[in-house]
Amino acid sequence: MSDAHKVLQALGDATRRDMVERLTDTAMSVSALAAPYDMTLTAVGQHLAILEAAGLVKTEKIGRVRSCSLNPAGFAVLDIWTKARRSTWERRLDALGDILDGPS
Amino acid sequence: MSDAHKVLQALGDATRRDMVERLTDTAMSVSALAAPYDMTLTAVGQHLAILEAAGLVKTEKIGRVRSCSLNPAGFAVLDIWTKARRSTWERRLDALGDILDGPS
DNA sequence: ACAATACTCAAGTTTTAACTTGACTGTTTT
DNA sequence: AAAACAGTCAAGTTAAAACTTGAGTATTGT
Repeated sequence: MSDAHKVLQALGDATRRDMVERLTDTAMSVSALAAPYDMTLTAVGQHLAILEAAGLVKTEKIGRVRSCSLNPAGFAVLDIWTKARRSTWERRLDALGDILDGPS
Repeated sequence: MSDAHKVLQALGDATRRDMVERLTDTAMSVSALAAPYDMTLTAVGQHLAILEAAGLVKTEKIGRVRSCSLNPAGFAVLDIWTKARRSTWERRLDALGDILDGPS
């Protein structure tokens, strides 16, 4: 399974997408990450493992708490995949658009 | 379910990702699209419906054959989502990168 | 020292999504 | 007109993910 496929598979689940969106704003512990969801901490841990394996999230355990934050590497992979998946025609349009608009 | 979520859900499946990759190169009929997979035409049709609902593929039926091609709109949605999901710091780096590299 | 916190693990259950079956519609070919 | 082709539909089955349970470990607070 390629990196891009791992990333897309990971983001295929609604809970994991929500976790990623919440981590966009701020890093947090596993418990804090789990708080909004009606599921066990174990389940959240499993989602987290998938996100980590995909390179979307990185975690570090200090003492008894594991801090979770976004890992930009995963998003870079996704970006590259998306760009490659466009038709030749569309890529030409994009290049034109970038020139007209300038970098965002 | 938002557009970005539909797109990511759709691309969460390996068969659908492969279909998208094959449609990158050329448009084709449902049968041609189905050929490499060890599954029924019905199953392929179901995958196709999901890709179409996500805005990743567009299809047109002429006579008895349905032609399938990539729909760049879905990829644009994915691109926007990806960009938004990066940390503030990373987004600054991206902007700088774009300026240095110029449009791809 | 004891209790509470913050996870972690293996194994089993449940739910979702993928896939099949069998019958059917409309279109093109012979 | 009949047969083959290209796809579609509803309903059921199967396989894959998500999720839970009931434990256990290491760390921090009282």
